[in-house]
Amino acid sequence: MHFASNIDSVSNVPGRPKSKRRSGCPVSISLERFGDRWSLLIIRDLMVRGFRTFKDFEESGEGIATNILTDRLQKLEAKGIITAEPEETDGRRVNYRLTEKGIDLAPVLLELLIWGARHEETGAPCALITKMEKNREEVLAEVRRRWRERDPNPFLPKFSERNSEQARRER
Amino acid sequence: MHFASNIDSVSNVPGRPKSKRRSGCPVSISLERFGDRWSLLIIRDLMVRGFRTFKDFEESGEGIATNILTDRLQKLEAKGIITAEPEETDGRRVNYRLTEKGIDLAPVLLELLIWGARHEETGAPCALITKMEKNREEVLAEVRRRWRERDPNPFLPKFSERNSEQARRER
DNA sequence: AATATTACTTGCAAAATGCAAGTTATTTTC
DNA sequence: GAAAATAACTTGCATTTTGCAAGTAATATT
Repeated sequence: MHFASNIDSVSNVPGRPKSKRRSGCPVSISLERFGDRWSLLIIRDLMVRGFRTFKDFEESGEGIATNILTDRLQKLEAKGIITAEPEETDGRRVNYRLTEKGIDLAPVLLELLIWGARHEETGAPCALITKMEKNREEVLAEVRRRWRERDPNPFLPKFSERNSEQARRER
Repeated sequence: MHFASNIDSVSNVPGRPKSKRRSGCPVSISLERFGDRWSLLIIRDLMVRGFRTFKDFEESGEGIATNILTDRLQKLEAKGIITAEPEETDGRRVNYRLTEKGIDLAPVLLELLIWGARHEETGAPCALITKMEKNREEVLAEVRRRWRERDPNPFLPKFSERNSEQARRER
């Protein structure tokens, strides 16, 4: 299984406008869409934490600045990754939700979760991660079902700073 | 399948030192490791483009600044994601290589590739992406085999700006 | 009508990124 | 052996991004 064709000639492009895409690689393009400091975390919280409103993010304790949060929500909406709907019964509030394009990021987030839990010290219980690793399809199906049915309950908790089991194992 | 326990109480931490981790979530922690603008692209290029040296990155045409490239390579080494070895026959050169921890990011990059190709206009041929989607395990096994055997040939090409097939389909 | 809530906006500071020239160590060329 | 070239950086400064903290406008509650 070999996918590489002849390598394109090297082409530095000095002074190229910043808005122009640097490459046609899907990884680059994906990271252009949500590779900044906060976007994937916002997507995660919409996906698995049950977040819906600006205040949910603001009070999550993760420390995002409100001007940045506003900016990111607007950009994610502009890219079709989330929607923003005014709440019918309270005109002050906006309800944010992942689109089909947004929920399709579930596999990326699942792999980041698994990598992080496997290679770094985290607050995620090992049993939980092992179960998710062994049941990727089911996890993704469940995440998608909850999204489709607008289940407001969080699928994953906010993990605390340090997993004491993992801390003990480290010694 | 429901993983959420009781949500931890909201805890804003004003004035918390920046070096402190914001949460114990593996996704957050992963992004702390390589969530900046360039790190995942460097990992991708080591993984599937056959890159080994500083010059490979510098001449890739992607536009990374040399001070940033130096900084990222050093940080990725410090985090155990890559190694940097002087070349035995030429003391000027350093050979960079993914570690076990680094190659374990292959699933993340594969999912990013698939998402990007599915949802954005890219230079990746549809047939290629479809094949990769249908054969995730084989693709990952092949990427890992090439890494283990230090195969210098690129596994994926540098995709050009726009896939004409995709452009035609867009009309 | 006063107060509180929600989602922002604003001006400015701090941090991160990038440019382009320069440096150091090493190899190649003559 | 000296000069030139190469490889991987370093440096000073400019630009961009992120973040702080106070403020604003619309809307709901009391």
